[in-house]
Amino acid sequence: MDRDALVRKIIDSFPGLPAQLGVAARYIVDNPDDVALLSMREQARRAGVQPWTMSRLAKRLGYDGYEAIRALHANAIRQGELGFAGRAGRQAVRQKESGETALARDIVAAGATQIGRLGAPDSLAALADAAALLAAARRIHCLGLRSSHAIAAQFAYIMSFLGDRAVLLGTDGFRGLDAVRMAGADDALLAVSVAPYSRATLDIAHWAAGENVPVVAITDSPVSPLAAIARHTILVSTESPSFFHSMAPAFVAAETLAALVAGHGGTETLAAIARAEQQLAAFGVHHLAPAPRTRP
Amino acid sequence: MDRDALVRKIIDSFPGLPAQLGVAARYIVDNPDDVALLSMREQARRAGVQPWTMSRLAKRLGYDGYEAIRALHANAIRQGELGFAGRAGRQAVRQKESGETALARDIVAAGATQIGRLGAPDSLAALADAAALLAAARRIHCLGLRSSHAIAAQFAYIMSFLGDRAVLLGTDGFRGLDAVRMAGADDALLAVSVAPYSRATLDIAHWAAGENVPVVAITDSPVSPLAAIARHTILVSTESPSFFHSMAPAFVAAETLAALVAGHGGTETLAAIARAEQQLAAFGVHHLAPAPRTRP
DNA sequence: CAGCTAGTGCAACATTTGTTGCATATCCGA
DNA sequence: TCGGATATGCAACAAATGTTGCACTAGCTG
Repeated sequence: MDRDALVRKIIDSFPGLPAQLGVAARYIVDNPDDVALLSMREQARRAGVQPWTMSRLAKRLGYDGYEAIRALHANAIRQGELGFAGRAGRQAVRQKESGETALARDIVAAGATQIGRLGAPDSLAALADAAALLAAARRIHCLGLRSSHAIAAQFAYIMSFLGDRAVLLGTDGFRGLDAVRMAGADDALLAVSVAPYSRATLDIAHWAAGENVPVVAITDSPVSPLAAIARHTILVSTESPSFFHSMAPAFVAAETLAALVAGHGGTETLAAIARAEQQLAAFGVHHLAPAPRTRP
Repeated sequence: MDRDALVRKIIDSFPGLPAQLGVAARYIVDNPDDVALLSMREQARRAGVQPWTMSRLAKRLGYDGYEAIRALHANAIRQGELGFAGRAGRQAVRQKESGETALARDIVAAGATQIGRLGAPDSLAALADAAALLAAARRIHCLGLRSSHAIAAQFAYIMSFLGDRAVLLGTDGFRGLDAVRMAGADDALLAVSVAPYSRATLDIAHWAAGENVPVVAITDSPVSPLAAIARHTILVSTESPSFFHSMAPAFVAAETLAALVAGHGGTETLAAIARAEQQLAAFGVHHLAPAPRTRP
């Protein structure tokens, strides 16, 4: 019996599983390391479930107890089936694979490498500086067109949990990019663009700089036209084995930037997030996970 | 505190260590995954030593107790530092850095790791299968709301270079998500959603599946409600040290998927791309790089 | 509505875990 | 050889672990 069999068993029986057991099952599938490394009670705590639920799940799946499930995971770890290192190693051994999966692997590997490059001290410093600037701004105008639009949009989306300070430009067909007209020196502009640079992005960034609106750039070269304008520049690679350039590093930069800006907010940030989530719940936008019952 | 530090400490003090403690110390160095996976008493048994010896060794090495040593090893396992690939990717000297850049580095590192996980054989196969399905579809409806929207949008944007087969849902306030009504069995739906799942996304995916529209899902768990519906599921991790979950792995998945779908097109795909770029140039959307002068 | 079954919460269980105070054994230098 | 320090064995500890019997509840069926 190996872990794969367990996972398959869980997936099969999942639809018919009662709520609590489902939560537990999901935790096991999603956090394989934890199963082997943490005590069962601790896992139950993290999964938001009672300890007995874990025991009962094990029995229901046909094991003697939770210990059996843990043993499975421990073996998997020893054999390097879990985690990154093991998989990387096995890939080296893997023989012929179709050209398609080979391409996929190259793309993914390239992405991981380039994103890792964002971890260089220079990049980190740039991120920190940029975050400080954005955190101090009254309003953050987010600008990205075409391939960069998703980046700017994600940044604005994350920031929307912290209040309404971030504005995404270029979303509707009416005002277009005009909203940036309201920007002043106590605002900021986050501009995202990589080669070939959208003319409109550059024009707006130029204008903003002329109005003393501080500009933070996410771009692909220190000599990019955006970098020349920006107060702080975050460099991302767009190289890719695919026919299209990759925006993944820029995406990570945006996510990181948002997290750092949030960090500047302190406790009131957390309050804002809590409020936002409460409101979303009230709107009923989310699929409801089974809530634990309390005894009356 | 790092496992390496522990090992170095043990090696240093080893010559001066009394017999029993020496046996214990040696066991720790030689059987790293046992330390994390077995109970201390069990380790003592295997090492041929009394349980207290382990405790005492921990204290002697300057730790609070054996639990501290175990925690070190658990971390090492999670980060894939143990085993063959061992110490490859780890940067040697990490000088003191501010809490802010430290957070940034953690976020970036986590992103790189999780994206690397997409390179696992399973994931690659899922990507390839999904790409084949999408490539065969007449029309690809792209659905992602809230944090997943940028993902779906980027996929649709890339695909727009290959023609007009991809349609992004939920972009305008008028038709909203309705455009999917036109989908049929020879189309496909690319649905992106991670916990907490947007109700609307699930509803639409459900409906589509009912209409025999094949569904490809990018989601965060094999037991996510989307996975239950989808023909092919691409799993991405959303874990992040930041307050917000990370969509970066999903983003990479989308980019990769688009590249693979493009690959199915063959030469006419290249022609389509060339045409698209020509048109964009005619529209003048791009900033013109200074062209190399030709000698008069 | 009653009656039933399956799911879940709760309290208590026997075990096992990691640790420590004390007693004894061993080693080393004088 | 002795004296003192150090290492080790032992017993007992509180704390935590995984499990189970019982009671209550929700949801279903007739």
